[in-house]
Amino acid sequence: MQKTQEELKANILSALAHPNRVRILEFLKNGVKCNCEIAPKLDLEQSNLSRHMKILVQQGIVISWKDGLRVNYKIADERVFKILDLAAAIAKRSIETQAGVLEEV
Amino acid sequence: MQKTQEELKANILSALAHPNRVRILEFLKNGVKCNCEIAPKLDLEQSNLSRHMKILVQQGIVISWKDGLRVNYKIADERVFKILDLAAAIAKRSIETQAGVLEEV
DNA sequence: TGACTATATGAGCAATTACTCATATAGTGT
DNA sequence: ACACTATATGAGTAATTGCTCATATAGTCA
Repeated sequence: MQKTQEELKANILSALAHPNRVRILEFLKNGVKCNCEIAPKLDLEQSNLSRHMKILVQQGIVISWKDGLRVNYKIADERVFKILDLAAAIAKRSIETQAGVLEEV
Repeated sequence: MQKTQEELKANILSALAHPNRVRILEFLKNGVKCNCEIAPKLDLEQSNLSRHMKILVQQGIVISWKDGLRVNYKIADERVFKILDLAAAIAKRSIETQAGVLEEV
């Protein structure tokens, strides 16, 4: 079934919209990594990490390939970092203008 | 409690990561709108739309103010459109390189 | 072959999300 | 006051998400 443009965008954004996946992507800024390096570094359960990586690969944000026992990952599209930077900027402004904070209590 | 940078980014992205909220934002590109204009245009239930708008306002993506009975909305931070464009570009590439499609069946 | 390492995945669970219906709240205009 | 309009929210529900534990799969090396 055909997906709408809005669904396609929402799917990419959903894949990015988790703190651990944000951390994973930022860690992959350092270059190619395998699960066995990411998991201890970010303190994530092996099976949990495996599922996060699957989401990132399925959305074409990350590329993976086998290297012996390991599966290596690298960023497929550097534009994700622009998205993360913009999200940070929006969050920053939102906090500064108190817009998002009033609900907090 | 203090939120991490990763949580802040993920929260902004979560607010954007829904097809209907993407549609709402794109509709708000046309200028200031109230619920009563958005709901029929996008064919959304009144209560459902109200909750989507709350999410966008809470994250500081949209600003709202009362005008008599109505509540008006406008984009608070135009950078959301950059995010949406980047997400579309990533989705496009992902589809073209078949990276994301192989799982589909 | 067997022991070991790295990753994937089934099952179960708690929490969250998106939605709808019904109702409450708030402002308008008679 | 009353009827009316616009929005918000409580309650209930189905689907999804993120997590963990246990197990399966796949590759390495003695």
